Amino acid sequence: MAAEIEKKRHHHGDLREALIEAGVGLLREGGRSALTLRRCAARAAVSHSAPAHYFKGLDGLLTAIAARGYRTFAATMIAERALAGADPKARLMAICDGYLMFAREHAALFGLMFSADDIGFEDPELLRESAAAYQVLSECCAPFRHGSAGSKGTEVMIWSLVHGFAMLSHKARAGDGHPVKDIRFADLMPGLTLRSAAPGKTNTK
Amino acid sequence: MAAEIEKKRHHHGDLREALIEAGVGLLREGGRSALTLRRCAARAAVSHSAPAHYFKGLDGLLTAIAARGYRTFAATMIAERALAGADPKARLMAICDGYLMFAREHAALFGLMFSADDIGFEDPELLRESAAAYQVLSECCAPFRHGSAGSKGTEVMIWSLVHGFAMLSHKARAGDGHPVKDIRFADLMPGLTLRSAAPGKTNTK
DNA sequence: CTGGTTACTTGACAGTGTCAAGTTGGAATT
DNA sequence: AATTCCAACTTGACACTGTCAAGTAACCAG
Repeated sequence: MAAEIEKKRHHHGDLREALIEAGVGLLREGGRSALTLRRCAARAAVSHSAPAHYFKGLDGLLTAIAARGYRTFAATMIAERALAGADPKARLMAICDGYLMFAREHAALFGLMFSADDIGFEDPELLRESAAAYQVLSECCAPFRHGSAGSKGTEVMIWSLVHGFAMLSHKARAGDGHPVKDIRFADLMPGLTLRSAAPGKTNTK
Repeated sequence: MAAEIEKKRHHHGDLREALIEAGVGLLREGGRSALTLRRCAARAAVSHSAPAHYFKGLDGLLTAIAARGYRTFAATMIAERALAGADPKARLMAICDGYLMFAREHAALFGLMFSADDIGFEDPELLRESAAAYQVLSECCAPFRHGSAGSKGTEVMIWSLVHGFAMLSHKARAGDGHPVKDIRFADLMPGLTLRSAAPGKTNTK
């Protein structure tokens, strides 16, 4: 019971949360270049050096923000899946829709989450949240097998496809005449040979 | 004839080229965070403010480096394609191998080229080089159609798949237990329904 | 030889992350 | 209830960054 309120202390109440919130806001309003330790501090009305105390440097803050991002990322996919019915293909498609929706509406955050630099992927919280997001996709791939690798092949297939599509769509928004703009993701799916896995043998892991 | 030597002038010979070279080196050795206007200047033995004169600010330098990246990116794919025979599927697979090879061996540069921020995609040189790289892939997709969108559907399909796979592979290198490490790209390809397009009707565009 | 333009250099400034050394408020101890 | 103590910040400094205005030196046209 102490674990819930242990952050509410001292001068400011749950500053850690406020800093993450500030960071997410800055990211949404001004992109990655607007996300700064000092600006986060100013937005949370604390001194310029307070963020470095909670998060171990800039990388720590970015990692925490990315972890938060993965949480709402998973939530978006789950919400879309709930709207779909019971048909496995419809559920898989709904997950992908959620994936692309999140990438579109939180472009800067999405870019941070999957940026090679900056993010330290040994952080346990980030690892946990990103694994949870992956599991959502993984579960929807379990009923299918693709190629010789069983449902794991489907996972990698679908994830690569939807992730690449999200990235290219994002780039295409700036440029013009990019062919990815003429293709909808739903048009790509029917060309995949998704065979039903043996019933009762859904090897999720 | 003047266009070839017009850069060799004044104190330094072809400084623009030297700065790009320096930037590529810094990127390879220390990642994106090591790539700095002032460090490029130091490596090229010029004043700290010289790069901003050639390239219009930091974004200009990053854009020029990315453009250079797209050039060797295309060259890598072309080289792989040359090693493959005449079979369209083998050629397509070779292109993808080149794609993944480049992403693996020039990870930081690859990340810069496809980073949402930093790069101004209205630059004509970058636009030209990236379009050339896309055309290499596009040509190898021309013999196939996927779904209802003809070969254009194949392009988006293959590009999304290989790009997503490259991204996920890069992330998986740091973490552990990622399922993408157990799957080879070649195992994903057979599951795609790539039908031959009508002969003589290869609509590349 | 002279004037002018190009190709940089020099110097300054605001902003950044990081770190060492304070300071302060709340809680624990006596 | 007074004192002690420590976590939660603050303050101040430093090196480094990109950007810009102003200066200077090399080359070229005449």
